[in-house]
Amino acid sequence: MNPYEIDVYALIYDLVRQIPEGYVTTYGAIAKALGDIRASKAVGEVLAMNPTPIIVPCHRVVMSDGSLGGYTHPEGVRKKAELLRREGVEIIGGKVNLKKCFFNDFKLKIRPFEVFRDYQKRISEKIRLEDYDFSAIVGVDLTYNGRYGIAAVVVFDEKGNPEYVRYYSKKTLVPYVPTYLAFREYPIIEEVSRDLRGYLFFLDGHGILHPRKCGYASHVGVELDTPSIGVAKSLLVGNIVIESNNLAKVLIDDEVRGYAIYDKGRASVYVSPGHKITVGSALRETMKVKKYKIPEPTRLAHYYTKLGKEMFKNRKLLPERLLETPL
DNA sequence: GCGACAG
DNA sequence: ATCTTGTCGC
Repeated sequence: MNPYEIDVYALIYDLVRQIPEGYVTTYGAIAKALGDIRASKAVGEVLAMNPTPIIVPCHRVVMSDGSLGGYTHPEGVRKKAELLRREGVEIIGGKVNLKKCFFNDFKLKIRPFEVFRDYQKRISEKIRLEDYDFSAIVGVDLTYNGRYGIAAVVVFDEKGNPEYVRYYSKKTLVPYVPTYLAFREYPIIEEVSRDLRGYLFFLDGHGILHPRKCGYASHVGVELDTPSIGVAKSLLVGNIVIESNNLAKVLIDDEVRGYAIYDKGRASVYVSPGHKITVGSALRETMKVKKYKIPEPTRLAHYYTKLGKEMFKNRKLLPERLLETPL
């Protein structure tokens, strides 16, 4: 089972089509069917993008307490209530009675988040936390336009100067769900990053500072077999242990998984090794390229991501077509 | 009431 | 991440 071929958006729309007229389900019930209750917010986001309302009856998905939740329609949630009433679902005090009309008999062949967790376990077993040589540095970042991800990959030369930027866009199959970021973003950067094996990758997210020791930066590092570092703006898991004015260790089970760098008494970024680098070297390499709050590789990539998005909108950047510009 | 999660 | 108004500082 190739995890990168699983279309979670399509699975969600398929599940919603199974809800019969006169019944409702909840965002959480769909998330559980997909294999992780934590995906419930993402279910709501995916339904808000429903390309075929009524055909995919997303008005039949409500909150776990029976309240209606939202509805992306000019008339808003009033339309959701009208559709449900027309189908015979009673709404009293703004709530449906889930005891009477709760549908949970979903049929599905795969639970994507179970597949993803199994895959993360396999990836985490391949992580090497020793220092390997690298030729130069690469910074990666993504932005989104609907379901299309737009990646900017900034490649530096041996002296540390930005040399060129690559742009690439592709439709994403997976919504953002905490702890599964790599399944959303890796397929978009895979093709433009393959030939950069041997570079040190800076990625926007955590490395081993992850509940299953398999964050985005580790995932990318292992898949591309290249050194990688995760630099995140906020913490996903871990306990902070202050070391000095501007540094703290981040521990999981008494193990140092990364560092928090502080600027003026405030955490600026969290650094953790992805693959083929030690936790100490990840910190040192990050400090070397940190001029502002965000280290230069990902800071520049983030800047170019905005240009990439404009080009995407203007049809100068087409889906699954590589664009490269010298800097 | 508590806890609350990268992008 | 995105959206969107408002404010601060160069």
